[in-house]
Amino acid sequence: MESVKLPKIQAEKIAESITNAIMEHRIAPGSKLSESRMATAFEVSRTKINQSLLMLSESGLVQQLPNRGFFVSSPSIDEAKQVFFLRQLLEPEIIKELLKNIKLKDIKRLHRHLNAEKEARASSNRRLIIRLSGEFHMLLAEMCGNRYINKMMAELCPLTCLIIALYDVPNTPACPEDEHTTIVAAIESGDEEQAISLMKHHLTHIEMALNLDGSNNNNEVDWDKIIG
Amino acid sequence: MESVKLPKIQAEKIAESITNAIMEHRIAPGSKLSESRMATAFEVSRTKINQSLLMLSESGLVQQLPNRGFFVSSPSIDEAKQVFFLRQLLEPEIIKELLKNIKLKDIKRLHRHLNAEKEARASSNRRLIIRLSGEFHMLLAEMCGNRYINKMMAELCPLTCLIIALYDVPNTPACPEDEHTTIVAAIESGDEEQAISLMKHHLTHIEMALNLDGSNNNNEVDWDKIIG
DNA sequence: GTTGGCTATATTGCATGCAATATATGTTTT
DNA sequence: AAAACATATATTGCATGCAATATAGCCAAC
Repeated sequence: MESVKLPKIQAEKIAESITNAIMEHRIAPGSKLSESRMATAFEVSRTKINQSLLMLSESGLVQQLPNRGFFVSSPSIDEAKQVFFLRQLLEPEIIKELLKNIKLKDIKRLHRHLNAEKEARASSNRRLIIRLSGEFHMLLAEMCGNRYINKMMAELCPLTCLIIALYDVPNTPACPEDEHTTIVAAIESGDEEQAISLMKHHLTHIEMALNLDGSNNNNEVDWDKIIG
Repeated sequence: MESVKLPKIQAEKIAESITNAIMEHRIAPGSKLSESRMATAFEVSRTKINQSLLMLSESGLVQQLPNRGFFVSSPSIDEAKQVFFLRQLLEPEIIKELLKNIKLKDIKRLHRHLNAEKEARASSNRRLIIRLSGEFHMLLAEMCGNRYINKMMAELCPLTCLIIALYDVPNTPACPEDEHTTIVAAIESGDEEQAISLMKHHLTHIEMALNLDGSNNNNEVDWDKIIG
């Protein structure tokens, strides 16, 4: 079962708050994360910030360059595709596992989340919409009962937000309107096949709405391919 | 493609060396990892050790308890099953992806690894055998081209070594003799179906050789289940 | 002999300060 | 004007020291 609820370490809270900011596109991919500035902003010592950033770099959301500091990751097109590949693999399994012993309180939690998404859309809070959209998938992973899948998704979803920030086609409607609702409905009725099918399509829709064909993206040169 | 080869940070090297020790069963699950002792052992400051342990705790191999320090994880039976579940899911995909564009140098690398395993078996170096057995799977993951799958497997394999340390039935032969060789042969001949089938059976063999039925294991009481 | 409480020890949590490195600014040179 | 260099500034890397907390050892009480 779950492990005992430990008092969450301060560094974790800071890391979480940075993750939120990244998911909400309030920090752009590639941004430098200066320890001293963050230390004054969060009103803690640099040590604590360093620890938070170290955690985030281990989770892949942030990258550490020796003697240069921490930067928000900016996944390449290849990496973006790899993220979606893995999500297509994991998320159907999450649904299968979840359906094996879903509890009423899980359903309630899903509905609460859908409501939050609805409100965010109603108030056109685009930042919140993006984050909540990601967190929906993290919520499913959390409920599926496999802590390693959960952990993986807790890394892949923020990364997906970064990918959207990088490769979103500007004038696209913010996330396919209400696919989450239909997925929850399928889960609620216990229709595994339907839920999985909807999920797969949902993921495909997200990916297809992006510009991952390598053209027209204002990215830096990928030096890896040249010097590698 | 691969990212630029960064000068590996010292903390990473220390973390790697701890990981190796854990994989070789030279540090038992649950062991306390004292910062000060490790600092003197590695001849670095406590800060550096703290960073290494923080990385390891983020990867799940080590657990941090507030005000008590770091401990080597000891996965529960449930968690052990979750690890194998995820590996059964990922590793067939790794083979599929790997076969899509495997290079000659990859095959060579696999053979070098098989030789190393052979030597370790010849010299009855049980510790090395266990670590190399895990690293075989990490090698496949590394070559499959998906860095997120690679990262996941780089966490799951050391965890599996911990699980073996915890739930191994004492007088069992050390790892099903040469299943790695047959898997490589299947990969080499491009027989995807065969390679996947062998891999699945291999994983099943490993799991079945363990005592994961909840009986006869000299574990502590799982208080989580009681107070949770 | 086990439990409870007290003191002494060891360990973690955390901030700070200094050296090493990288970035930015401004000046010279071609 | 652009490039190259030199200086000044800012930032990271790292060790250390002190306060807060937990662990261990000890003695008394039951």
